[in-house]
Amino acid sequence: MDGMALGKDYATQECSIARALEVVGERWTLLVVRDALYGVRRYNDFLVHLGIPRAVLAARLQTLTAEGILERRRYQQSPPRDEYVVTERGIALWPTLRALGLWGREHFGESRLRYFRHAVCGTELGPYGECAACGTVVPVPDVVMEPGPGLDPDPADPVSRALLKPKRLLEPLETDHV
Amino acid sequence: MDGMALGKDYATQECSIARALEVVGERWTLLVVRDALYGVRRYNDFLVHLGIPRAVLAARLQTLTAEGILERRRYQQSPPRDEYVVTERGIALWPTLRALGLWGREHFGESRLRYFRHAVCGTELGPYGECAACGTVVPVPDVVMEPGPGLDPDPADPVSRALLKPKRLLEPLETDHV
DNA sequence: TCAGGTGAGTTCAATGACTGAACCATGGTC
DNA sequence: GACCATGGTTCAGTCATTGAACTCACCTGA
Repeated sequence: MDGMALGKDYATQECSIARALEVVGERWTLLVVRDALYGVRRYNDFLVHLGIPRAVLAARLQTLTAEGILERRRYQQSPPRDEYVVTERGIALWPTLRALGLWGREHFGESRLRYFRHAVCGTELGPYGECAACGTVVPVPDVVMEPGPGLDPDPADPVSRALLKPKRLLEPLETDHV
Repeated sequence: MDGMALGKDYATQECSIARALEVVGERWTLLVVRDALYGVRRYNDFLVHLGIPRAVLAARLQTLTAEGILERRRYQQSPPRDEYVVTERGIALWPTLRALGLWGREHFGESRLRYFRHAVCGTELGPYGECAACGTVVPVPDVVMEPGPGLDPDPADPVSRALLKPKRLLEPLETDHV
């Protein structure tokens, strides 16, 4: 509709945080990015996993693609189908999402929902995504996510079910679409 | 109006990130917290610095106080005046804001707007808020914020002007309210 | 051939949130 | 008593979000 970020700009702010929030600060946006990092790639998977209205999902995927956070690409020709894959710019949001999740857990969470570990050594990630054992910041593809005790062991939607298996971040989700 | 987080809940999500976003995910909320960390405490200072509608500011201060992120307290009796001071729970959002700001700067910023340094040694903070020289994560009260070259050197509102002086985070802002 | 299904959307009316401007209430100050 | 500062509330208009229904292209099995 307009040249800029949706009319959702924080006009007077000279601030990188405000700039960032113009891009990813709208409702649902960061949850879409989170799912993309978890390996969700397809419209329908985002839809059922997030419980987001279709129109909003379409709009968010548009914006995120336009901002270079997701990349749309064809994964089959016969019935033409596209998927949305997270880019470097999207992967760079991992520390933000990690920090936000940690804050949410520490201040509002009852029980552990997920564990994040260093794939190489199995050590649980520290607050900044580092591995205490290896002494390095763990690259996103080397993070393994596994379910914690607080997670519903038998969720309704197939995406949540697929996310019960331990898996690496970014690794595409294996749902049973047919 | 209701018992929970404003009707802005992400109903089906079992996720600390979603939980966090229910609390601080609304428009303006994280910018209010940012300002609070920068030392802004008074209704009018938030108002002029953010350019936020009064009604929205009032609502956000309400919610943030209810969620324990800000604390309202009387700072003078004669004409009774309250200020909103950031709590531990609010201070705990610093890593999130730091990560978000860094992402915004690296992917959308043209020039440096602010520098954050370790007050003790003057070293610029690393990506996770750590001091490379001292080898520690810098506690929020020991972070000094100074203006960078990209910042407008003569802003219109008094709050932005007060934020041009190097100052520690959390340290209350000294504006010239008379 | 045709009925039905799937994936990925668009359209639309209803509801809710945000915006800006105007108004109100205290408690000073001159 | 008139005026100002601070910290709000109210309100009408606009914009965003929702959920349900609809579209469209392409398959698949009978």
